Amino acid sequence: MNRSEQILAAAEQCMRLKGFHQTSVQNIAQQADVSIGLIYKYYKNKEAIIEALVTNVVQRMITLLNADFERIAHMDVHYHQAEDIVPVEVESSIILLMEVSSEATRNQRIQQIMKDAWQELKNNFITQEQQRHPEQDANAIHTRLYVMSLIIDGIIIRRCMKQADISPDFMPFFNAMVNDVYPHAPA
Amino acid sequence: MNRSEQILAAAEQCMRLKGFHQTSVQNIAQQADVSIGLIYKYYKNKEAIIEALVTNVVQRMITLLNADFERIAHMDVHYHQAEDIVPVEVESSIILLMEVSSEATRNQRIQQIMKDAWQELKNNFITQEQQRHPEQDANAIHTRLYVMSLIIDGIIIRRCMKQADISPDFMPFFNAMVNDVYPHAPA
Amino acid sequence: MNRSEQILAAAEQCMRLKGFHQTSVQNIAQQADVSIGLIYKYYKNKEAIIEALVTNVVQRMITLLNADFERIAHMDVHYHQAEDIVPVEVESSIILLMEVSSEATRNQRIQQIMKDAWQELKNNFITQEQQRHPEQDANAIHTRLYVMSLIIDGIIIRRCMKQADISPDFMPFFNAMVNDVYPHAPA
Amino acid sequence: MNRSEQILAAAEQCMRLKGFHQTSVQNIAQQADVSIGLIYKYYKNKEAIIEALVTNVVQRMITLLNADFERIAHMDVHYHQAEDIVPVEVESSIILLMEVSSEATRNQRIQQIMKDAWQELKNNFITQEQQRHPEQDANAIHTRLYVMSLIIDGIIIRRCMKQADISPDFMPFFNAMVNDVYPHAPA
DNA sequence: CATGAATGAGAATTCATTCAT
DNA sequence: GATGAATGAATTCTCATTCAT
Repeated sequence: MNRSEQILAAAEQCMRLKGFHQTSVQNIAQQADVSIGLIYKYYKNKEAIIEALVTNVVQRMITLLNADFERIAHMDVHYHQAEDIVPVEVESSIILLMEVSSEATRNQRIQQIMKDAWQELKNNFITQEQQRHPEQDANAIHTRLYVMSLIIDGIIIRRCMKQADISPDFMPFFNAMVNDVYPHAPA
Repeated sequence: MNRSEQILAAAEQCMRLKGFHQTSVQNIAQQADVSIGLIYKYYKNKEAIIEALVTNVVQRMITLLNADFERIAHMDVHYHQAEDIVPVEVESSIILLMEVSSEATRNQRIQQIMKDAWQELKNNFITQEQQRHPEQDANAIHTRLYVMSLIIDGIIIRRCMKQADISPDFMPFFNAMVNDVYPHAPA
Repeated sequence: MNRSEQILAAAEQCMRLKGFHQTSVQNIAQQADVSIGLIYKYYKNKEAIIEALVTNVVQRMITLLNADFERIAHMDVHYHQAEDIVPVEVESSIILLMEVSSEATRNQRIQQIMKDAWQELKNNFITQEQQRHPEQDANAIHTRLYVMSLIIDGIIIRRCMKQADISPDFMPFFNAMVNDVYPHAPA
Repeated sequence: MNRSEQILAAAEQCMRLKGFHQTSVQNIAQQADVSIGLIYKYYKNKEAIIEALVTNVVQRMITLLNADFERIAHMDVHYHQAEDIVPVEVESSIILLMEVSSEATRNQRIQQIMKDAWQELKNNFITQEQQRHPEQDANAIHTRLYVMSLIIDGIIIRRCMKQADISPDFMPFFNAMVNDVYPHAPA
């Protein structure tokens, strides 16, 4: 792990705990065990650190979700745990993603990163699905992606915000929904 | 509107735009057109303003969502617009709610406010539903609430974060889902 | 003397000794015996302090030089001391004026302040002279002002830079020159 | 041009534009296209660079002014352009010289460099003049040098600070003055 | 009640200087 | 000789909070 990554990792750790604007460059330097000055060798300013972090987190998210959609599409529909739907790695980044989303409402560049990421995710998903099921049109696939990601977002937010347990009766509904969305999945 | 409310309204306006920690007490004083000193007469510190604001926003949210669930439960299932599902008033507060959620991960008191609110919302909903359909058990109702709020959260987040339009094919799926969740709703 | 003037006076004192950019806001605060924060209540930033100081010094300079030209024009031409030509008050500001001039080469706003001041000085002088000697044209007066100010600038710079004493034989030359420039002055 | 000169040339270029204290060692390294470390091989610290630069500039100035006084002393007194009096090379260094002068008020070593230079200039001039006109005494020559340099300084400062054009009627006065100072010059 | 001047700790950022390679 | 990564003190500026009027 080079210096730049070391600093970014420290920034992520701090910002997960305290948020973007509650984290000082001092904090990051301490966490990364480098001097403040060095941070400015690698990143023009704090803004640039946040941008790099957002890009990084979002890319990891895309990779995870790509794998995730595929997994859901092919797994047995009878889930038993919400954790089956939203993997822990995704969820552990969600706090950062909420920060990112808040930030995106005020910061054009962050907003663009998010839009691009979603576009990429969508394209990947459609390509994959069309390879698997050449008979479907892009629109129908897009809708599936949309529904799935709605649910996933919802679960994530729910868990984070209210830390409520998932209703035990939820799974049958979810299974039915997935069945609607992926009628081809094995019963 | 008394002084205290006037200050809180100013705080909300500022914090919607800039976030909790990017908003200074000076900003709020200017927006509320009162002196800084007066703000400290009504609120112990900035933390107290944020807490009051969170409580306030969350309460308004509960009121809206209470009305909303009832509306969804009884309206014709054939929606045509995502706006039918998530009212604009709810959405306009979502940015604040994301801030709140971020804050909640670091601030025990905020977290408690959120938990209490969700509990209240759930209880209200279950009570209402049981009055309408005495034959259902609380668990099943709870599940319905959960699924609906998942979807709603998902739609909100989606709109805010990625500003993606809702897929045109989404509505049939949504209608089917609502039908599963509210099998008694008029077709 | 109000707060704003108190800060400006402290800034002047510091900047005379250390120059614009070697003077920290901390220094000014200490000298003025106020907190750093208060300085920023009265001046947007350090740049604004410098601008205010320049304007202030230049205005005092104009007042002095206005009086000075008039004095030279009417005094007996047989001077004995360079101090007769350039009053001490003017000279004591010259270090600041050198700073100002350096600054002016990089800072458009400072440059404009200097230009405006010289224009004002010139206009004042021409008006005065024309009242005293209505037969003269503005051009000739302008030339006199120019020659006088050249000499004055030269003396000032000389004294500051090299701290050389004035040549004892200089005065007869100077007298002759003034006589050329002001042929009407009493011999 | 060796390394040391290359660095000094880069320092001069930067400091003409930004001033001594607004120029960073990093700036100089970049301009000179050498590493920061190398600069500290040739110069103990930034102070030493400034001193070397001042010495260098002042020496070039002396050479120019030596030539200049001689030129003025022997040229036809009927000048037409201020540029004839103060050569462009001199003027282009004036911004640096103002910096130097400001610096000299705070820095003993710089002040000494300036004094020594002026002494050298004076001695050279007197030696030259006495060779040309053995009948004159040193005092009278000194006075001439003084008057000439006053005027020259004045013109320079005037042009830099106020960027005022020279009054068109100035030249006859200047010619008359030079005639006073150098009565032996060809008419 | 109401004001806003005043404070000073803390944040972001820069830069002269060192030193291991 | 030559490099440039690394340091951290110093600088500018902000902002929550207090308090005399």
